[in-house]
Amino acid sequence: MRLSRSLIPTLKETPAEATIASHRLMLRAGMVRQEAAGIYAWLPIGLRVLSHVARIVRAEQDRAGAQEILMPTIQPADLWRESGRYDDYGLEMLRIRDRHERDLLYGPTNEEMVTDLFRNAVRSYRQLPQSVYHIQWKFRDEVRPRFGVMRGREFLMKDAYSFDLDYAGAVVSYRRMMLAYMRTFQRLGLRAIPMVADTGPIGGDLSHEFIVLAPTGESEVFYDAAFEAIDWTGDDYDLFSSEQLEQFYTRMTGIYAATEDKHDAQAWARVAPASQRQGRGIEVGHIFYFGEKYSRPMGLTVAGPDGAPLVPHMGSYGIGVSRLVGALIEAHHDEAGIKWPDSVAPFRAAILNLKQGDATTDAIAERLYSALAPDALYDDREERAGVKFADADLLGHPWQIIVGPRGAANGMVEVKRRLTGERVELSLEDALTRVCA
RNA sequence: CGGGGCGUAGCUCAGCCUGGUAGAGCAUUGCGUUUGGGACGCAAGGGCCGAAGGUUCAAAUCCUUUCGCCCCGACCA
Repeated sequence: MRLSRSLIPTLKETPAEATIASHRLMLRAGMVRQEAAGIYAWLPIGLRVLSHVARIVRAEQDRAGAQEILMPTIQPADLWRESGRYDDYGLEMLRIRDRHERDLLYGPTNEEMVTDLFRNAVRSYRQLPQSVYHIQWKFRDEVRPRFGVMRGREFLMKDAYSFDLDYAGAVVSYRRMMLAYMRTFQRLGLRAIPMVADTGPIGGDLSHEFIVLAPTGESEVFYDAAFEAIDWTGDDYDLFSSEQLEQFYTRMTGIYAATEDKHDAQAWARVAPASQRQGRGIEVGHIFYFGEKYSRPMGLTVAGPDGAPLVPHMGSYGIGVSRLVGALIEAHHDEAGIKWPDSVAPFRAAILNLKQGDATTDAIAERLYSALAPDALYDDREERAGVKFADADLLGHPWQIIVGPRGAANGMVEVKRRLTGERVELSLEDALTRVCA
């Protein structure tokens, strides 16, 4: 993309409404614009990041055997009357009436609809287990939206649903999804820690929140440093071996981690002092096992081996995709701007032509751009060097290739790593090799 | 939903108390000088002062109503 003709409205000053780092930086970097309380338009830079996050989420869901579908944002109220949630959900649900006076709603989640899909399409126990997911916009009419996309009313969520024949099967699905989540967050460049969450009326211990560590997070967390040492993306655990999933789960839940309200001083005391870590975190995912809560009232059954109907056990698994964009910034920024992890950066590199209109720098910048496009943002504006440096740091591309008149005369450019601030002068070819490595 | 605050130029804000021709900085456009970390000078464009009623000779300013947004708290991917 050429910056001179892009919708990337960076701001030098912070808009008054933004108080936390990610909100401030998303507005300053021109990633989003607010349209109403908790409702945002995503501009090119923001959308690229959102897509990259979704891509990783999708890849790990696919790898865990979940099937991608796409359910609508608008749902018929009757479905929710079947589960009883049409009345229970309260004012957070946005209710709509169409021209025929039919009651509709903008979906805050999809348990009812996915249960409906399965009851209409799945007949036999031999078709289970299965799980599906979609990445779709949700609407929850929050009393107080805030913190930009971290708590919007409209947000992009990945929600997955598992269908198993019995509790034992559901447990395996649950653990598989937990492993998929650990891999997802690690690939995104985040340190996420699962913490036991309230299960509500279902009971049991099968509900976890995933807390991403970020200095500006909302809740205080305590955890064992052992979490930091584990590489979940490796092949240590087979997603399709229930034994290995059990090992994974045992290991994971054997390490101490708790949010402030569930903090257990006695258990904490047993963690070696050198391994005690305290920080702040943001909830970016939540997984539940809820058994027959929807399948039974909505009449989802499959024929069992003996012909008798079986009621599948379900689970649901959410990741706040748009919230993750905010969480990523909370975890990766400095005074100058965002420091994107390579895996989600809007562009791999920015090309800074410090003297636009100069034949030599123009030629070099164009060559770099054609070699790196479409994964590079070419700052071809007629701006002073300082403006380009500041915007590049703000937008947070992992790499900056600085083309200035001094080096250009000798065929040299400067490569800056945003993460470390390290800069080296290199030939064109070496610069490309370095950035593409 | 309780408590607090704010709506004036694209952004940050002053002006309001004490009514009298709508302002500054940044941004934008043009010209000139500059040119490796958010330059300087000159000039220009840009506003139904959130909206509607009212008081007044006169309202951004006072009164009433209303809409929107933000912050703190209780609740949530």
